[in-house]
Amino acid sequence: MNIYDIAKRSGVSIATVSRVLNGSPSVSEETRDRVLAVMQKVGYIPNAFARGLGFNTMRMVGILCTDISDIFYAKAVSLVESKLRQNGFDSLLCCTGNDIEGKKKYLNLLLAKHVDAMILIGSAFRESIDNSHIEKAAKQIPVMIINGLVELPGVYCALCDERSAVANNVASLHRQGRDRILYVYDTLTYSGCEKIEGYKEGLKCAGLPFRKELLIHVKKSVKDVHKTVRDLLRSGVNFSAVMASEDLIAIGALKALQEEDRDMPVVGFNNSVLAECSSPSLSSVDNMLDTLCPTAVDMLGNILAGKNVPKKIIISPKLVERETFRADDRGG
Amino acid sequence: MNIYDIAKRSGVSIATVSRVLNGSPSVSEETRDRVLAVMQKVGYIPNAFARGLGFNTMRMVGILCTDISDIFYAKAVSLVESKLRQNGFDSLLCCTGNDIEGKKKYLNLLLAKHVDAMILIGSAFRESIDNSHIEKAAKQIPVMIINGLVELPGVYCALCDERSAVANNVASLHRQGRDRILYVYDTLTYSGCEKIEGYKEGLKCAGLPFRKELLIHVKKSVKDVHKTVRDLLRSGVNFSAVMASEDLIAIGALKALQEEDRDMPVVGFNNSVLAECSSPSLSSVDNMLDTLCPTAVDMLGNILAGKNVPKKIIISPKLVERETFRADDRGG
DNA sequence: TTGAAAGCGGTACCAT
DNA sequence: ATGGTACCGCTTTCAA
Repeated sequence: MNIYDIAKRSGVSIATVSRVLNGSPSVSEETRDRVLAVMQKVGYIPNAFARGLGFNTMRMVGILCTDISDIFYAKAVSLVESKLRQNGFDSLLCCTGNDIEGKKKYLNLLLAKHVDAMILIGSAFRESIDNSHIEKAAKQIPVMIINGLVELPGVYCALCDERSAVANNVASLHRQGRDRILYVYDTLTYSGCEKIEGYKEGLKCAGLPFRKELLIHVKKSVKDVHKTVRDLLRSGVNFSAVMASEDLIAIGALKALQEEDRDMPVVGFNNSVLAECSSPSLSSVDNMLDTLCPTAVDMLGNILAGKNVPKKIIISPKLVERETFRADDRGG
Repeated sequence: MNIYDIAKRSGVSIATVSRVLNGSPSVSEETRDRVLAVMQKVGYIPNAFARGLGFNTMRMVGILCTDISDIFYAKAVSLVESKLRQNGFDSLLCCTGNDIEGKKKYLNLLLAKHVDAMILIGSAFRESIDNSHIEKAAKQIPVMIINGLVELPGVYCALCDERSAVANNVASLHRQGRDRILYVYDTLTYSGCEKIEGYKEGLKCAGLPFRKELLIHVKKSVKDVHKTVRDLLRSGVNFSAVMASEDLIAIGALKALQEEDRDMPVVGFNNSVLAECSSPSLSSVDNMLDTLCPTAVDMLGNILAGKNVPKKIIISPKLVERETFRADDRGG
């Protein structure tokens, strides 16, 4: 059932059917009703590929993330998908994995599929050496990065000032007399580095020395972190607070503290369900995906509409206080 | 840059270019190389919409889930997407929400987009009264349901025998002298009902009475469950073990038990990260998404390839034992 | 092995 | 307001 059939059955030309299809005002009400009735009756569905060919768009946006089974990316994708849908775009999901070859492959794949734009979720998409694949993509369609920063033409970024968040937490801990703060992290993505910088910055502002034995790298696994931190405690490394780059990591550390019967503030990051599920419940920095994602999609809409849009927007995170830590901020 | 340009530049007809594009064997090696060289040189990318029109497929399948920010669906989508990709299919993601209107809308949307098939994740897609929208979709393209059951022509199901899992747990608990087992659930989807049936079945087999005050409905929220179970404990309702339809719910219950200083077995469901993050770590039933999802996608591949495929496959779940409960099964 | 030309199902311009 | 028709970029059949 195609436009020719509809035309025949309604006694009009395909041009008119097309007009009805696209809500053109220059069709008499009578004709429109007649055509619509026929469409309705035969259950006509316009061919999306043909329309794609004609319009040169199928109103699809590619969403890339390294791993959607990660609770943080899942939330971001959820928010992005829903907002895209509101704006009339479908979401083509690509889980790229972490290696650069995978990322390149999917970027090209999406370009070949002729998506209208791409949204990269997470700072894992910024490679340390070579971002030419992103540059290449951005030459053809707008590229939006959520929670990551790549400064190239055609690339737009929506991110959260994670560095200050960490620095602020260090300050708060210091004010509470916690001078030896363990920082546990997993990756050195842009975001990962920013947080570490924030940690160092915070120490500096507080007049505390940076001790490299308090900066710990781990694999993102509850068990591994648990073991690492326990070993640290047992080996006598001295610290009086823990900050983590991720809720999952904070929880691993928390378990070690519990096992060794130690009590001290613990702060996680991302404010995921995990924070709420933890016992004691975990205080965690919220990086505001709830506002970041919709904002990013709206920006994208504006870009596609040819409007002028800032290349980078930054919003402030906020600490969600639960049982493991309360800041003492005086009206902060 | 289109097929005509390539044809012109390589001194052949568009038909030959098309053959090269599709790897037809009836092109001389020399011609093929020449054409490929030109394509390479100009960075030619064939237009996906035009190919879609010609082939009548863009090798896309629609993935529907009610909410991808839910950790369980996120994992399923992750597995499905990756396997689809392996089979050369793109994933069009649709998060439908829970109301039936949303689901209908997205089903139609996907049909209009001419996807090759649809994968519905979760039993929330089986409506109690009217599944005509699924029936309609299945008339046009294969519909695969993961962890749900809808028996209609063209609908295929891959699911896990959750009922027995719950029944087995009841049996184990009974053998450990736990006769008053609280069952806490959130939804009455197909899966939700199956679990409750398993609970009742387990009680019956163990010769235990069903007590309606031990079957508790809650909202899926740690806080709510915490409060509900605490109130239960305080009001003197007597039980000596807890089973939940979801890890999150089990964790809420666990928190209540901790608060009231009660110790008893707790069993969750879905074996998510939450189980590992919980303190104490939560024993949980794994519904085997890791095998269910790839299997389902392979089935779909076979269906699309015209092969004969069972309409329903069922696999057995398995209990993952952690701190909150250990089964005593003698070689079960 | 290769090319010409007729689709695929729409869009959009130009007449009327 | 409506119709005729070229065109979007590719696939595929039929001849050569």
